[in-house]
Amino acid sequence: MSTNLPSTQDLLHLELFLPYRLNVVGSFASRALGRIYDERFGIGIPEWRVIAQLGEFGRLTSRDIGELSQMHKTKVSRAVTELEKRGFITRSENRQDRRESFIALTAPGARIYAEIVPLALAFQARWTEGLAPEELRVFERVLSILTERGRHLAGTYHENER
Amino acid sequence: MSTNLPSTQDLLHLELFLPYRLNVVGSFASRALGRIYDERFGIGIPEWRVIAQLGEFGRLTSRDIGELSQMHKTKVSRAVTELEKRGFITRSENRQDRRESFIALTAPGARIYAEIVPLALAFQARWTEGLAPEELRVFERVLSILTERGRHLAGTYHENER
DNA sequence: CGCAATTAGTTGCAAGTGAAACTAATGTCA
DNA sequence: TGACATTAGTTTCACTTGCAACTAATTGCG
Repeated sequence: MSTNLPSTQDLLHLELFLPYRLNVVGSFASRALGRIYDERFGIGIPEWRVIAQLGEFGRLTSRDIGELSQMHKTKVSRAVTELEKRGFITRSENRQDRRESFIALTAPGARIYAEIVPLALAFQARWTEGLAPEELRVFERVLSILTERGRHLAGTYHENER
Repeated sequence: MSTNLPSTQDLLHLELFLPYRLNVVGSFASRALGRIYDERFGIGIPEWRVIAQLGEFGRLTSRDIGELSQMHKTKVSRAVTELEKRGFITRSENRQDRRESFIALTAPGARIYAEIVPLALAFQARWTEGLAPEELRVFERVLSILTERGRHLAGTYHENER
C-alpha cells in the first residue's frame, strides 16, 4: 500500500508534483472568483484584496495593504489608484509622515465590500462542501506550514517588497 | 475551541480565505522553483512543464501537452517554439494528421530533464519534510477534491482551450 | 546641524499573458 | 463529392505584471 505521496524517488509525475498542483488549483479559484468580481463589480483580484483588507482592518497605508495581502507594492499602488478613481476609497495624507497616506473605504466601497463578503464566503462554503471538518482542519494546518516554508524557500524577495 | 475553518459566517478574514491562500502558496512555490529553472537552465515554468511531460510520456502533440499540464494552447505554443529554438526538443509532422506534430525531447533536452527531476523532487521533499505521512495524505486528498471542483467552478474554460 | 541611508509610493519599461482572430488540415453529413 | 463544422496550432493585440529607477519625505548618525 504505497502512499502516493511526494517522496524522494527518481520518477517525477507532474500531476502529483505539489508546486504544480497548488498553482493549478489556485488558478482555478482565481478564475472563478475573478469572473464574479469582474462581472458583478467591475474590479479585479488585486482591487478585491485591497478592499478586503480595508474592510477587515479599517484605515491602512499602502504598505500595510501590501504586507497583509502579499502583493507587490506596484500592484497595490495601481489597485489603489484605480479604486480611488472609481470612488471606492479615499486617501488622506498622514501629517506625521507625509510619505505615506491613509486609505479607507468610502461608503460605496464599504457597500461593495458588504456585497462581496457573502459571495466569497458562499463560494468557499460551496467549494469545501461535504469535506469532513477534521480533514479540512488537517488541510489547513498543512497549508499553513507549506506557506510558511514556501515564504522562505522563495527567498527574501516575495511578491511584496524587501 | 472553534475550528478556525472556513464556514458560512459574516466575517471574512482574507488570510484564512482559501482561494487567496492557495494563490499565495502557489506563487511562493513558483518563485522558488522558477528561480532554479532559470538560473541553472535558463528556462521558465511553462518550458519546464513541457519538458516534464515529454520526459514522462515521451512523444506528444502540443495539444496533449496542454491538456496534461493545464496550460493554455498559446502558452504551450510559445514554450515549444522556444525549446525547439534552443535544441531541447524536435517536432516531426504527423503524416496521419498534418495539422499536428509530434514533439519529443532531444538528447540535450533529455539531459536537462534528468538534471531537473532530482532537483524538483528534492525541493518537494524539503518542502514537505517532517510532515506526518498521514497528514500529507489527507492534504493531497483534499487538494485533489478542491482541484476537481475548482475545475468546474472555474467554468468550462480553464487555462487550456475549450 | 548636515549629509548619507532608508522608506513610501509612483512610473517607465520590457516581458509574459489570454482572448480572439486567423490558417491550414481534417471530419461530418447530405 | 462538396459544403459546413471542427480541430491543431500560430499570431495579433490589449492588458497585466514585476523590476529598476525615480521622487519626496524621514531617519540615523557623525
